[in-house]
Formats: sequence, C-alpha cells, structure tokens
Amino acid sequence: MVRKRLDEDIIKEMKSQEVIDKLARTFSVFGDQTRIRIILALTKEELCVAELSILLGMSHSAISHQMRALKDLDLVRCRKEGRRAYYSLNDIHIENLFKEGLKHVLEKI
Amino acid sequence: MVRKRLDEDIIKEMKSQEVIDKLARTFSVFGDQTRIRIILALTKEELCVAELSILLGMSHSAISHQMRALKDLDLVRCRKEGRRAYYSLNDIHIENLFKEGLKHVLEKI
DNA sequence: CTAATATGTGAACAAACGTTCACATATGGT
DNA sequence: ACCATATGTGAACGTTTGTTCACATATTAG
Repeated sequence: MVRKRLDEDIIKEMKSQEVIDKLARTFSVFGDQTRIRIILALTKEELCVAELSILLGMSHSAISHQMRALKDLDLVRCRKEGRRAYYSLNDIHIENLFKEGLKHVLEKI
Repeated sequence: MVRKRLDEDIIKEMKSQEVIDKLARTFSVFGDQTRIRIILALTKEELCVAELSILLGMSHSAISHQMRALKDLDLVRCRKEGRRAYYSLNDIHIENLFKEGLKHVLEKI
C-alpha cells in the first residue's frame, strides 16, 4: 500500500518534471528573434523554406534548422508539395501563446 | 514629405524590432526549468529568496540571479520586508502566458 | 558597537545554442 | 539519363547562458 503510494507519487513527480521540461523547451523555442519572426510570418500565411529565407534575409539552411526546432516541439506542421515544404502554425494555442506574450510586452514598453 | 514618410517607416520598423526583441527575451526567460519552477511556485503564493531556495533545493545565489532576470523583464515584482525580499508574479498576463503554454504542452503529451 | 542573517553581484567556467559551411537527399523539368 | 532546384543535416565555430564561488551590501538581534 505504502509502496504503491510512493510509486504513484514518483510517477506524478516525473510527469510534472516532464511537463516542466517540455514547457521550458517550448518557451525556449519562442525565445529567439529569428523564430519569433518566423512565427510572426506564419500567423499571416503558410510559407515554404525558400519564401521564409527571402522574407527574413537568411540562408535556407538556417531556416531549415529552425523549422526543425519548431517542428520537434509541435509548434508548426509541415505539408510537402513537390520539392517544397510548406509550414504553418500547428494549433490555435500557438497563436494564443504568441498573442499573450505580445500583450505583456506591449503593456510595458 | 517623402523624408518624413521614411522616418516614420524607420521608427515603425525599429519599434517592431524592439517588440520582437523584448518578446524573444521574455519567452527566453520562461525557457528554463529553474525559472518555470520559480514561476510555478509564485502562482500559489508570494515567496522570498530563502523560501524559494529551500523549495527548489538551490543556492540562494542561483535564485537571486534568476530573480533579477525575471525582474528585468517585469515578470515579477519585489516587495522588501526587513531583510527579506518577497517576490510575486507581476501581472495577470504572466499567469495567462504560463497557462497558455501549459495548454499546448499538455495537449501534445 | 559586533555578530548573524538575508540578499545582491561580478568573475569564471562548462554547457547549450544559433549560424555557417559543405554536402546529402529528393523532386521536377528537359 | 541529366541538371537544376528545394530542402535537410552533421560538424564546427563563436556566442550566450546558468550555476558556483567569493565577496559585498543591508538589516536585525544582542
């Protein structure tokens, strides 16, 4: 009984540890000017790597690396069309999260 | 006329650059397990450095450094009481931002 | 006053990060 | 088949970041 209770506590602890970790990694991905600009662009329309590359004035390689980071944390989804890879924001939470951040920032400037 | 128009555009551009920068720095501050745990603790109650230090099992120095980072970006406010420094979340946006992040993370686990 | 306690801070170090470079893969057109 | 185009990826490099350490400051107790 006590044993089971302890196990549950450990699992709960580990789960919240997992949540804290993913939360930190998610916010961390937002914590970069390049990725903010990518997300900002994607709030308006779906874009491919080449378009983002021109829009931000960066190499396709740099963009591609960043897109992977965004994809790994489910912040964007990818739709392949021929040789293009079109990216868009994954869910409504991403935009809400972004806007909530903006609210705070704009209030204090 | 054209000159003025250009100036306005530059100012607008710089402003949005400033916004993007602060947005990135704000999210970046959230992007760390230690600070997530600090913020999580502060959603429940106002706490001083020593209390946070015990709660997270970290040195007071480490906590103090982190509190400065959080304070610099207006995420927490500080109330001095004797030799104690009590910290609390600064505004409702912080909690909303945090919760919006949680929503996304919990959805994908 | 002195000693003890609570917090703040600069320097230093290792770890994590973002970009570039070179190259790999994959698709489309001819 | 070929070559051009679009994207992906590993290694390397310089930069940034978080913690520790040593010490500074500030407040309270005696």
